Amino acid sequence: MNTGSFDTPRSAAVEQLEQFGLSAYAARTFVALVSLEAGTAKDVSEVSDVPRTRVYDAIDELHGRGLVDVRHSSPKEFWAISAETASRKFEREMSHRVSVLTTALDDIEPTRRTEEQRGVWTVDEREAVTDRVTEIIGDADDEIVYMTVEELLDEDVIDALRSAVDRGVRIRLGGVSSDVRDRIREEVPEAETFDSIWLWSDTPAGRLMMVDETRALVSVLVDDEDADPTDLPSETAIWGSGETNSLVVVLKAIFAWQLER
Amino acid sequence: MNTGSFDTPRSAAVEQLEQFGLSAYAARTFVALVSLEAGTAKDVSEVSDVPRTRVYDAIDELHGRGLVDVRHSSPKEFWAISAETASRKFEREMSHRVSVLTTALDDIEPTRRTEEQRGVWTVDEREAVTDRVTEIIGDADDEIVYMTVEELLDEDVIDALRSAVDRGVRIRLGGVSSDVRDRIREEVPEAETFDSIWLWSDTPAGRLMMVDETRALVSVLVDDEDADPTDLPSETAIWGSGETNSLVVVLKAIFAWQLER
DNA sequence: CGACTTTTCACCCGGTTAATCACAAAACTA
DNA sequence: TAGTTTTGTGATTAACCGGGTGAAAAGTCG
Repeated sequence: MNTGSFDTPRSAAVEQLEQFGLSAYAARTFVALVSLEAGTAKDVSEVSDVPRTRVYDAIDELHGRGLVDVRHSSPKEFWAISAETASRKFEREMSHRVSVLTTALDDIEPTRRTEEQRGVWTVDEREAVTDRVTEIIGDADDEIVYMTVEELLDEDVIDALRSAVDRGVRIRLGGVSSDVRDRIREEVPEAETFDSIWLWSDTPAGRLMMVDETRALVSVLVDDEDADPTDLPSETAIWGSGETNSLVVVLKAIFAWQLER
Repeated sequence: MNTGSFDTPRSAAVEQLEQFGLSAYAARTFVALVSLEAGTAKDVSEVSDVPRTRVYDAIDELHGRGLVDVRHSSPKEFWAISAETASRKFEREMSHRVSVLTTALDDIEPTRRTEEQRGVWTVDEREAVTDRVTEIIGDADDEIVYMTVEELLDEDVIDALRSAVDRGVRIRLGGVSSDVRDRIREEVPEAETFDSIWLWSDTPAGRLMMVDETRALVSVLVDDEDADPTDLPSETAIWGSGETNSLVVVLKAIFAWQLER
């Protein structure tokens, strides 16, 4: 979506600072001050391209956040806290925020989330699909059937598979390329493999999984027409849950046939 | 400053989600969906007070972020990822961002930060002052002289003092109330105390410290006139660094006199 | 006392987003 | 099937915020 311009450390830092809620001016001012360590409005303006008259606002913002100290002389001078201190500060703030959010969400969430879902749901973007995959793997009790292409063989997924094995879940890999098979074998030696009439990796495929015969997910890689052709194709998936869920029923049939052979 | 309205878990969650970059609608929609687990635009609109026709945009945003899956039926149905998954997601995102920022800032920062600063710098807000105090304590090589009132006896400061002791730094506490003295004695038994002619804790004081006779900081508690009188008074501090720094010189004189007695 | 520089302040402009409405398509009901 | 309600999309308006600019006030220096 956004081709975040991470060319230089400066813009990377500015980008993150803005994400953390600083205004563009404040972010650029702070970055300038970190490199200068200390300086006047003029100094800051020169290296940051922030209008001189606006440096003061930015400083107010930064001072309020405890990122900059001020020397009340004429001209005023500004001093940035060290990179290490700043990092620790954000680290703390973020972990605090996450914990507040976690508490609040746990509070809000109904105690029992139903496992069954009627219908078929969609997820887009590779990361979100991986999330859903690991979540489903995490819920597995008996058996996981999984097929994937190599590009999507994420470390997270392997971790989830391994911990499933440790819980005593049977893992069956099907129709994967030998590369994928080797890779998983290496990390999760307990995984079984089965042959499939078609090699999943040949098709413009993504992943295909079924867990405990009650949850299923299928994904494909799609090359977005008007997307940057340099970066990886995106992934889009559908999933369903419940004995009678239509996607589950279909996959169960396919796998039953495949697995019998 | 801001009396963040954390009355209810819902608003707390919304607040944090907005901080993490979601629009107000998206935040409220997500919170609603977490409590419903799944629902239609109408359902969401009813519990979240988001105009029904805007729920769809909010969902787009959330779907793009991988927080909500969509069931393409009519009416469309929306499903929120679990509170746990969501928390993990933000946790990850934030720690990633912090690490990017840290790398970038370390890159930008000049290799040697000068210890000496001309003039006297100001810091406002209690948290920022504590940051500066712990930073200065962390740089101590020989000796720390420290006075404080009880309200400002932060866990962070005590930690910093203890680790300074472990480095072989001499700690001297002066003019503190017996409560403060006991508290520190308990946690940092190696700390010495000295008597002062005035009891720092009697005045409308804050903290007063000098490190290695080269760095000094003084703070006071101020009750902001037009501030909420219910919450704690804020703190404002000045500090200076260097043998000849004016604040350092003054404090050195005072302490020399005090410590001799 | 001028000629600066520094600082504050007020304003404009553009983009974003909340908020409302209009309308067509779909689903439901009688 | 016709009529009514529900649902989804798009257009539109209004409010707000932040970036950008310049004028004026305060301070500094020769």
